[in-house]
Parts: sequence; structure tokens; C-alpha cells
Amino acid sequence: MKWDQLADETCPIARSLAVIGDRWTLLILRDCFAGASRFEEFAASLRISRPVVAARLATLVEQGLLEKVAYQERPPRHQYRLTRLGRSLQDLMLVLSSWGSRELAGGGSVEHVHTGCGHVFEPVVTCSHCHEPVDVGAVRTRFAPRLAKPAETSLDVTYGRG
Amino acid sequence: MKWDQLADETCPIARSLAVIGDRWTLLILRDCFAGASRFEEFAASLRISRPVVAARLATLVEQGLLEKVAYQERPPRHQYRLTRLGRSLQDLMLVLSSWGSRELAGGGSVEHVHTGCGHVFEPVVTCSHCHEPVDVGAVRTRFAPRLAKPAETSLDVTYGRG
DNA sequence: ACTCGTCAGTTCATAAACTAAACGGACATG
DNA sequence: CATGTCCGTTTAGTTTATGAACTGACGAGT
Repeated sequence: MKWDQLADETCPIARSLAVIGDRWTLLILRDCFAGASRFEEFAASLRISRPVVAARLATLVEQGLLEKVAYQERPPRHQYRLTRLGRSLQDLMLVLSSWGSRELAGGGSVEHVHTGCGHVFEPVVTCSHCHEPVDVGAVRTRFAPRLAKPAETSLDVTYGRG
Repeated sequence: MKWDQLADETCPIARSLAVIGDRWTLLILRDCFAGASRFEEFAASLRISRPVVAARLATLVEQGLLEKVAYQERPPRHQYRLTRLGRSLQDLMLVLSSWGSRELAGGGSVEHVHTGCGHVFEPVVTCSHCHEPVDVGAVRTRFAPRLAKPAETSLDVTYGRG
């Protein structure tokens, strides 16, 4: 499988990763959520090579996660801003941040404040039907019936085989 | 910044990506959640080069997300199974899958069933304090006070500058 | 006018990562 | 003894990323 064929996969995880699965893309988006908007900010924050910053920003604009907005004409200057689609990754960023803080060495160096209630919080993934937190192991994933097809390997199983 | 320095960052998103930010790692983990456990299953499912499959599985074992368990001695055969740490990525996988289904072309080709209530559901990220869904834009991220330090660029802002 | 600095990239040569294809060993089957 | 399966490794070639330097448009200072 080539990287750029991933977008054509049926699996939504594969399609998501085709957009944000690049090594640096989520770090660029993190900086966007943190308020960064200019080329030099991303380059300084990530300390990766400038061609890569330029390439990633270009594809993010192309994919509609960021938009390039001119804020002055002379000299031409613009900022990269999150679109609605880009902002829709907030849930993912929260869960990713929370996982790293909870599970990895280094601990929780950042806090998230819910402006709705004003408190520091951790994201809790709940069920849209019963509103209870979704416990580890309490999920089965299957092909949606309308698209069911003979799969190469069945996905209609829980994890852990033996 | 080099890829392998990411694990030493303060930011939990950077540290998370040091573990799962590789191009293929989340696809391998997806297959694990779907029940895959053997080398040939991963190689067939991902259709990426076998050395990369071997390398990714090895680092996942090293990082403690998978464990390599012998299931027969002669010939020596083993399976890769999710550890507790690996299973703790369930939330992330759900949110990633849901985002792809909702926001990207291709639609929702898989469904998640919550075995707690028995219904098909979408993951909803809620606030651990007030239990309300966390709306887009309703989050501020800041350095945790005990680790507050003069940041190169302040992270204590919401997204969208101008 | 001349030099310096900022911003947003691009170009270039080199270094790292990935790739397909073939090979290896340890066994099982026929 | 030949073939097949499983789990990789080796090899050689291609792709991608890297740091460093460069371009170009402009503004500020002298």
C-alpha cells in the first residue's frame, strides 16, 4: 500500500490517517489550536525543515483543514487558520493529549479547561445512545449493513483472539 | 526536530505521537482491535513492505502496546496481542473512526456497537467535571501550574488569532 | 542610497526511510 | 525429498526528509 492510496480505503480510520496521519501534521494542528497562524511560528515551534513545513501547510489547506488568509497586502502576508473541518479535530486532540498525559512517561504537563463549566477536565468518551462512558472492551466494530461486503479478514470481532 | 526526540517533549500530544504518530502504527493497532494477531495478517492487511511491518511490530512491543506471546513451540509461533496500554487507545480509535466517517468523503462504512447498552453509537467526548459534551471552541489549554514555565510561544490562547 | 532585518517560502546536495523481491530457517504435509 | 507456511532478514534501488543556503518582497535605520 502506498501512502496516497489510503484515502480510497473503505475504513474510516485509514481515510482519517490519509489526512492527519503524517508525522508532523497533528503537531502543526496542535499549534493551530494553540494560536499559531504564521509560517515562521510553525517552523520555530516544530524545528523541522522548512520545506516540510511548507509542504504540510499546503496539503492541509488543500484538504480544507486550514485556510490561508491574507492579513496584509504589502508585503504579502497571510495566516493559516483552522476551518470548521480543522476545528472538528478538537475531540481527537483532547483524547490524544489526555492519553499521552495519562499513559506515557512525562505526566500531564498541560490542562484543559472546559469554558462551559469553568473547570479543568479530562475528556471522557461516552456512548451517544446511553450516555455512559465507553469502557475498554465494551465495543464491537462491524461493517455497516448497507455496505456489508465479503471482507478479506473479518472485522466483526472483539480484540484479543486467544 | 528529529522524530525520535519527540518522546522527550513536554507536550503530551508530542509524546503521544512519538508512540503512535508513525504512518502505519495506528493501522496496525486498528487491525489488532479487529482481531489480527499474526505477522502475516498484518502484512496482508496493510500491504506495506514486510520489513516495515516487522519494524513497527517490534517497536510496538518495545513500547508496551503489544506483547508477543508464543502460542506453539514447534515450530515457534507467536501472536501479537494488545496489552492494557494498547487497549487504552480504544477511545482514540473510536474518535478517529468517527471523525473519518463524519467528515471525510466515503461516509461511514463501519459501525460501533456499545455492548453496555447494545446499541450502535458514536463516541461523544464529554467533560469529566460537568458531564456535558465538549463543544468545539469550548476548551482552553494551558500549562499545568506545577510545571508552568516561560514558554517560547504561549499556549494559553484559544485557536484563531485574527 | 545602503544595509539590516523579517516573512515566506524555494533550491540544492546529502542522509534517512521505505520499497519490492529474493532469501533464510524451522517446521509440517504429501 | 519436494512443496508449502510462517516469520521474518538481506539486498539493492527509489522515495522522502533533512539542514543550509538562497530568493524576493518589503520596512526600518542611518
